[in-house]
Amino acid sequence: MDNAKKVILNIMYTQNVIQDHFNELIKPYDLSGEQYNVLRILRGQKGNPANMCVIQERMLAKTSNTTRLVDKLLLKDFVTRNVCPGNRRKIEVLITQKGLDVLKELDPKVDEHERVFAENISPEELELLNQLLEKYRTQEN
Amino acid sequence: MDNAKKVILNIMYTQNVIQDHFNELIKPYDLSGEQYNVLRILRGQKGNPANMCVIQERMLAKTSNTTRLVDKLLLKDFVTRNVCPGNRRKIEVLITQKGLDVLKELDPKVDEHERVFAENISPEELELLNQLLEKYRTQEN
DNA sequence: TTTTAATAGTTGTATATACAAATGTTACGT
DNA sequence: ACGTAACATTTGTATATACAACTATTAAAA
Repeated sequence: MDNAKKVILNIMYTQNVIQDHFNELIKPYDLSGEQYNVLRILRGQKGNPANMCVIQERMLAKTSNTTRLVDKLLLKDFVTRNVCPGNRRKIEVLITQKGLDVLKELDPKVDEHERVFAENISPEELELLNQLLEKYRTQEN
Repeated sequence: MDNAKKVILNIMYTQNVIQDHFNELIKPYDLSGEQYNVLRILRGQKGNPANMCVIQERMLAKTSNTTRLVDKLLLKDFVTRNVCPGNRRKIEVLITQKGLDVLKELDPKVDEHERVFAENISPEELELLNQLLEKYRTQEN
């Protein structure tokens, strides 16, 4: 098989392996991968609330349905949701202490998850892999 | 950010870019990505039918629900589905001429899709990228 | 031969993704 | 002020993924 085809399968498959590994990690915490991402975005706000559209644009997948993700997080008391007083079209979403606690508990496990794969190759190779991926996916025109 | 974190985001994001590009490609053909994959597996059978479990194990994602994917393909007359006479637990799925025709029409577009990204880097880099990805995802122990 | 276990698929439920339509709110043009 | 456009979010529908429960058939054990 030519390398052009191979690299696509390789990227797809590698992403799959990483994601499966990550899903195993968070399974005990009653969180899906996307829910975890939203919590990370909210923690990154450092106390400031985030609007739905801010969450949406920060998510990896240009996902629809921040609404439904936040619904699930609300049910678990990981976030609060309020209408923005200044502009009643907007919604303010804030991570709760409970949400922060779950993230804190997960932090070392996520670090480990990232290390496990990276340790298969040298730091130089890691750097190179990053450069190649960026170059590969960036359309010249 | 350290490269261990970065490479994971990089792989996730690159997979996303590739997949979006591919989805654009097949959108006019009333096929989802997974449905396309199943058709490719069936064409690869070269006239022999495939059981559900064979299709399932060949799919990239260790997906559930070959049943529902095949349901959709049946509705479009891209496949036939029959109980296996030798073992009535099994189902034989075959690609139809209509299914083969759609794949044939898509073939050059898929080739182009693969080329577009590969052309961003040199053949040597492509080879290296493949090697690095394989090494990266393969657990030593 | 009857029970039990293994195999092959299907169905149900929850979550996620993609897209379009609908709702409510604010801003703008006249 | 009124109608229209833009904006922010929600809701609906179809597809896909993950997992568990269920059905049917065949194979193996007692």
